[in-house]
Amino acid sequence: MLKKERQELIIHEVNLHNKVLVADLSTKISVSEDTVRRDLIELSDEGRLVKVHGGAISNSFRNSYKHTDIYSLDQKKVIAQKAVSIIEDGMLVFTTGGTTLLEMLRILPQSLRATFVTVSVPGAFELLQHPHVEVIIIGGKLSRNAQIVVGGEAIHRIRKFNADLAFLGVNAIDTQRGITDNDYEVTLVKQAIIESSSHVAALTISEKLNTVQKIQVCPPGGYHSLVTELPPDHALLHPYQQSSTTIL
Amino acid sequence: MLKKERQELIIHEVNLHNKVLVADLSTKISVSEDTVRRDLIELSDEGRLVKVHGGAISNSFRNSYKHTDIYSLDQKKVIAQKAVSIIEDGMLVFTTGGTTLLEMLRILPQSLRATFVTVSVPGAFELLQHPHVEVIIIGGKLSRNAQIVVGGEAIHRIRKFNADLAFLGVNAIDTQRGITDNDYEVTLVKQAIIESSSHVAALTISEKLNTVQKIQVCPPGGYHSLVTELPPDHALLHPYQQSSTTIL
DNA sequence: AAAATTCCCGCAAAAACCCGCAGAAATTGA
DNA sequence: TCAATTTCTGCGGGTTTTTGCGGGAATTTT
Repeated sequence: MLKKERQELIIHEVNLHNKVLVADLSTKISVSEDTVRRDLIELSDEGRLVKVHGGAISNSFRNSYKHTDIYSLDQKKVIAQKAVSIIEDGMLVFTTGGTTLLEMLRILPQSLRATFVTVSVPGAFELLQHPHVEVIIIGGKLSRNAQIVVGGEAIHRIRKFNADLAFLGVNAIDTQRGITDNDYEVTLVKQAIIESSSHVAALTISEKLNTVQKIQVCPPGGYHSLVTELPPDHALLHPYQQSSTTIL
Repeated sequence: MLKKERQELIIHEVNLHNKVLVADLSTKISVSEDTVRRDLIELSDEGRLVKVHGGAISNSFRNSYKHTDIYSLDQKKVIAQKAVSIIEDGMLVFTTGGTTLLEMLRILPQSLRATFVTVSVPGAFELLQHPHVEVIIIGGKLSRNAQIVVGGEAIHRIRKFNADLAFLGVNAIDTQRGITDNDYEVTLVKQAIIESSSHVAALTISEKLNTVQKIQVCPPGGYHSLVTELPPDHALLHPYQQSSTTIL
């Protein structure tokens, strides 16, 4: 087999699988590992792939994830748009923390007149930028990780409210386990918010669909709306379709 | 699995859930915890995430706060230095809002171990950056102007505390009228804080000395320490010298 | 203060890498 | 065609990287 031919095969393989192992290529093309290694070095010098210890990865590999990172902001904006559409003037609205939630709070229309109750410090900060919303923060001990208020006192306060709507930032969601999180204190707060709200909207980017964390926040169907950046009839969302749930 | 591949997976996971645990990653990708730990260290060195005890948190989660320009920053730093010197480990400390206060909170030594109770949203945010302080925020309606919690509920909560020390951001101070402010709700909150603290330290830049606002917060001598950027024996401060007041 | 986690350091084994060499293969030029 | 020359390949052996593990230090939790 020609050297050139072999290298093209390697490129093809890399583009196909995003990564290759020296050992695999060696057996696959029946040449020594050293030869493969030398090919990878050449291809790497030509900038056609990125050599790493043990093999090589495609140029776009880092992009394949980074892609989602860059655009996750846009995704969150789409989610935020949808979420905003279900807020009505005069409502009492609960919000939790989380970057998706923050993004939503940021794009609230300036004209909106509503009362927001939040457990999130950065969330409160964001809400203060809006001239016509009244902001109430729940008091209590702050969780450094989540940057939200937690603890018995906070939960007690939350239960005093009877909100029309709750926006729940979601860490992981699954058709079997429902919404899950990895911080016990946070799950307690979210549960209290769910129980104190007439309508619960779960906000998440689609990547978190079908992922599971340690502790359950609420069972499948424990929320009334599911908001993602995908169109409501997207295949990924079909399993989440229930009579009690609206998919936005 | 390639090392690089594994690290990208970790980055992805961190960006997705804001936080990851070493143990979780270890089982998820079937490598030892040490390997995960080493990956986290490398990624942390590259600045792609922030390593913490037990796992890592995403960069964007920590950087969400932007430093805004603050008027006469240098003077406020001097004040902050002095103020910090009267805090002791284990104290329960009240703080109000105001840019001077914020500046002080920012330069608190990382090693300080104390509990802070605050009515200020940006103050809470700043305090959360300090690893060893417990942060409690008073709940209630937020004042858009002052970015602090106000109202009867908040005041009721404040009175439940018995703090060792209170840092009072000062709007105007005068030898005749004492500390004054122009927002009625805010004065009520500050009064409640004063009454709930054994020692009250008033923080102000010298420009505010000998100025008066509409509503009295407390009479001259109603505070125990006065902290400005001037040396304690400066002529401007002489009129404020009282037996009950320490000038820093 | 005690108990439990988590971290860190050094070690050793396995894997991957690199270097130089020599034979094989391809290329070149008459 | 054939020999000289260049390029390529596989291999031996030494070096580096990576990984898991033991055990003690540091940190967090109870």
